[in-house]
Amino acid sequence: MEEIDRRIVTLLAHDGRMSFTDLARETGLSVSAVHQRVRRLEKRGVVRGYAAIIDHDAIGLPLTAFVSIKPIDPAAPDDAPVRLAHLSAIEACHSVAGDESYILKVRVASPVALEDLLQQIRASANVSTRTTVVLSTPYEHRALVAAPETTPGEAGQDASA
Amino acid sequence: MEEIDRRIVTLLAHDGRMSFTDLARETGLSVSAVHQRVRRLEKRGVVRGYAAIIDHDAIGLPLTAFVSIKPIDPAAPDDAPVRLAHLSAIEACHSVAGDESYILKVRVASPVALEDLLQQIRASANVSTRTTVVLSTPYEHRALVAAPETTPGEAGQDASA
DNA sequence: GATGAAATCACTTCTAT
DNA sequence: ATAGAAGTGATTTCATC
Repeated sequence: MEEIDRRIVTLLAHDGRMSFTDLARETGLSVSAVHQRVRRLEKRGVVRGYAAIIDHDAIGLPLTAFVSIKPIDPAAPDDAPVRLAHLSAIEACHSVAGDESYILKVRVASPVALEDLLQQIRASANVSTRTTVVLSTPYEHRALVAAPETTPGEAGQDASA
Repeated sequence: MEEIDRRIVTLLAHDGRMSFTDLARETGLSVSAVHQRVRRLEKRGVVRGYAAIIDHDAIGLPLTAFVSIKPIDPAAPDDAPVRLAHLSAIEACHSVAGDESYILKVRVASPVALEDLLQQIRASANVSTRTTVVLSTPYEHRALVAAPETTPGEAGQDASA
């Protein structure tokens, strides 16, 4: 990907509702040029969608937790993500290396709701769970700066670059 | 929060660029009424912002990991989030209950970049790290349905409700 | 709070370079 | 791939209920 596209992606990651007019101003292109680039980025799947960032306390889901799961029967087919998809409290599901097979990020209304959710997770996917409760979140959803390309020697994750 | 506001929040969580015209159609309100409600939700902090959802593979950050950190000196003041804020590879920082003090979600370009990042985390915050590498992500950023209010007996995290 | 109208501005398409 | 112009449609403000 190229310089201007990376700039567009970064701008939209920070403000998903930024207008094409503003994107044009920020990139030095015309409105129709950025418009075409954004549409192409969407079509290519670089921009996968747009979302409002919600305060979960305000919508009645103040409790966040990470739930690591491990199959009870290691020989059984591993379709946990599909079996858990109906549980809307699960915000994300990552397959991970290590002792456990998946890490789920969940949001619930209360400790009791978490207890109930864990039972549903165990029953739905035939797994054991290990839960880490989030106490507070200093930051989240920080928009990442796109790496120019993997440059040898430069790791590319320091903001001081 | 009330029924129509919850509906607006849910719609914007799924599509952060939805127009006021469409929001009005979906809620049965007039355009100016939803407009006023959205502005109020933004002002109250229920809607904290808007973001494009980016394919990290496409922008050169294909490696995701969870990094749990623990202070080397438990007596030292715990300001890890501030000390780590300059590392732009860190997408989120959660304070957690359990053996470790924080869980970081990080995105990097390569294993070498992760190694480099871990060294910077340890040096910046005087912590030990435990890293869980993400192999794949079945789903992420699933928009959550707002709970009506904490209803006794109803846990409120099942989509079948 | 909600509405409808009016003005402004952005989005989108088309043509041309 | 970019730019500019033109038509359409959305955003925003305002008067009114």
